[in-house]
Amino acid sequence: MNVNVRRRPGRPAGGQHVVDRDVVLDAAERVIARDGNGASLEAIAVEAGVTKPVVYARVGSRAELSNALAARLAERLIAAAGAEIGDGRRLDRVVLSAFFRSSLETIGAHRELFLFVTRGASDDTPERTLYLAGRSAGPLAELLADWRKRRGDDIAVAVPWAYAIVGMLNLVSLWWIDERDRPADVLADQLAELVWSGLAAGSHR
Amino acid sequence: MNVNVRRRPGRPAGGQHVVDRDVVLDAAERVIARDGNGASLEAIAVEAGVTKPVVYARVGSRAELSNALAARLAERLIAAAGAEIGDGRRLDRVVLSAFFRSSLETIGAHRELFLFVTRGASDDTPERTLYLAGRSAGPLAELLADWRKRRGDDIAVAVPWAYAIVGMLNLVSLWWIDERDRPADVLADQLAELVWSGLAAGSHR
DNA sequence: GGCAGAACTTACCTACGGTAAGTATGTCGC
DNA sequence: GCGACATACTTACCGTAGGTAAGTTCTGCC
Repeated sequence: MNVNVRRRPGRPAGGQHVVDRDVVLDAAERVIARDGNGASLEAIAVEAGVTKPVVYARVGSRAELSNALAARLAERLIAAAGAEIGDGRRLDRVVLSAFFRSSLETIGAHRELFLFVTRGASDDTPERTLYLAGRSAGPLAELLADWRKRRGDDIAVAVPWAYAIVGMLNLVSLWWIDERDRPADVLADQLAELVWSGLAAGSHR
Repeated sequence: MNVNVRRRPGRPAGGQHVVDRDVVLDAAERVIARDGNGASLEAIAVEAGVTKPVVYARVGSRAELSNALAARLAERLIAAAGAEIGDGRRLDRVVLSAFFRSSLETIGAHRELFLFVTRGASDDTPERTLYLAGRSAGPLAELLADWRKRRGDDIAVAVPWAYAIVGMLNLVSLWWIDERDRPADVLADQLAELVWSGLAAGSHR
């Protein structure tokens, strides 16, 4: 993907975009996986075979890049979670534990990307920092609300609980990434033990 | 605290440090409270009445500054929590809820500092990011372990649960700071509802 | 008195995010 | 066919901020 012969200035022959947005984002992921959190836009541009202004044209500022990658990572998390949870009709402790395990493993597999997305941009507003969290917490809140509604429980807690669970997973993942002293499924089960009875408590109180 | 007459170069008369570490950290807190997350070391130095290299001599790099401030914030969180929990002998849902509320309020009161500490340094290693978390999670894990030991429960879960709770509080605080649509004590009680039964479940299973 | 070292400031380097200006290619109207 | 305009790049630059080297003044000691 790296081009040795430098492109000359001016519009390239063919009149097409030499790279599209997804190619830039792919390159960004590779550079982040290699260079870690402080990956520069310059390096990302080079990896994509273009120069910085093109990165700006396709993706935007560093914060917007972080958002775009956050959306991608959230998609993968949701996809992995969906494979475990299904439609959410059957939700028990085993399913919950599997959900935690899949999240831990997905984050572990995208370690540097996770760090970039959660602690990447330095001029962070709370809003931006909540971007990834919200992307994950939103669907989770919806799922929780549906599930509790079917059981006749109060659904006002769905949103705060979703953020609580996402935040829990955020920090525990980070800690687990740092010192992987226990297998993911054991840790996932410990987390499930902590929150499961709380989740399920409403109906048989 | 701001000096109008600029100091000349050279060692100041008296032979003492013109500011000590705590003064610099106090200044840093004021600047962060004012300028937010992107507070510059230059601005902090000016606020402390010195120049950049002095800041480096007292506290070190930006990451080390963030660590030092994280330790301070963690101290306040622990102090506030200690006022609610006491020695931890009596730990029930009400106490847990009060602990959550005090943490939310402490973080809310140090909004910008919290943001700086959690999302401040851009070249974040996981270790550094875990610094604040660990400072809070450590004592909490100890408390949990003691409490469960007295009840004859398994204590292997203490550390992961501590990180889980801290992570939960981290993100929920951030979200709550961003849109304060509900009072702290209501939110705290919702969190307590989520985890209390899990915490207490071991002994009567 | 003079010399080592301590405690400052000034002045600088480097890296990076972001942008303006310049250049080559397509496209459309006449 | 050919100029005018839009497009899709590159080069070159700016400002800022973290971090450091070098210079300046004071203290303490022999």
